[in-house]
Amino acid sequence: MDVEDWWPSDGQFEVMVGALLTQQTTWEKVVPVLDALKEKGLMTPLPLSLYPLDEPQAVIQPTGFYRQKARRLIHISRHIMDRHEGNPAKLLLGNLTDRRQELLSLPGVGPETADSMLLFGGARPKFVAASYVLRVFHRTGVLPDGDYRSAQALVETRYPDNAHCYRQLYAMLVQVAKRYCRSRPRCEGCPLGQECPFTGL
DNA sequence: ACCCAGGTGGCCC
DNA sequence: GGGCCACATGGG
Repeated sequence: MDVEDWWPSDGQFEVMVGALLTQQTTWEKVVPVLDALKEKGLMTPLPLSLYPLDEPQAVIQPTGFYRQKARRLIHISRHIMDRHEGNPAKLLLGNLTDRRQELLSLPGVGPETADSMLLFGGARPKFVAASYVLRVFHRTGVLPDGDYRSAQALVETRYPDNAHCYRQLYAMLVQVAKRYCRSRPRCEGCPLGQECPFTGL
């Protein structure tokens, strides 16, 4: 996987949808769902905004948590229709801090999802300090007891305002984590060489 | 049969 | 502010 295009998509709205759907599941399970949504003409805010909030979408099901995810998808679609003239790009444009707060106010959009949308959807300079990132920072001693905020602050302070850097660093860290910092069995032979707070090895 | 996956929100103290 | 727990499905 080339770090340059870690998050492939046909547009900003697709990145937002992908960011929501990939929560607590694998990207491999999200891709077919994104394709199905496109096939049904649902990869755009307008039609999604018209669905009733309580109607779970069958297409979402393979990604898990499908009831909440469907509701959250409709919420963000309505928000874009009501507040951004139906243009997803506008939700990622302008003052970075304000846009991030706006994203965080949406149901189901936490720090990682908001920052993924900003960084990979809008190329905004916000580092995504996902759990994989924290694992590597723990294990390597870069930040032995860091949380999301401190890990993000560390990177953004060291490499200010550099979206390209954040994308590459994120992609690399996730690949390292997937290879070496998963469950106990996979940690055998880890070259990082320190006691792992997650596995105890 | 278990553990895990590119989190978030609600509750409790 | 930190520590649980539900949320749901499919793959290893």
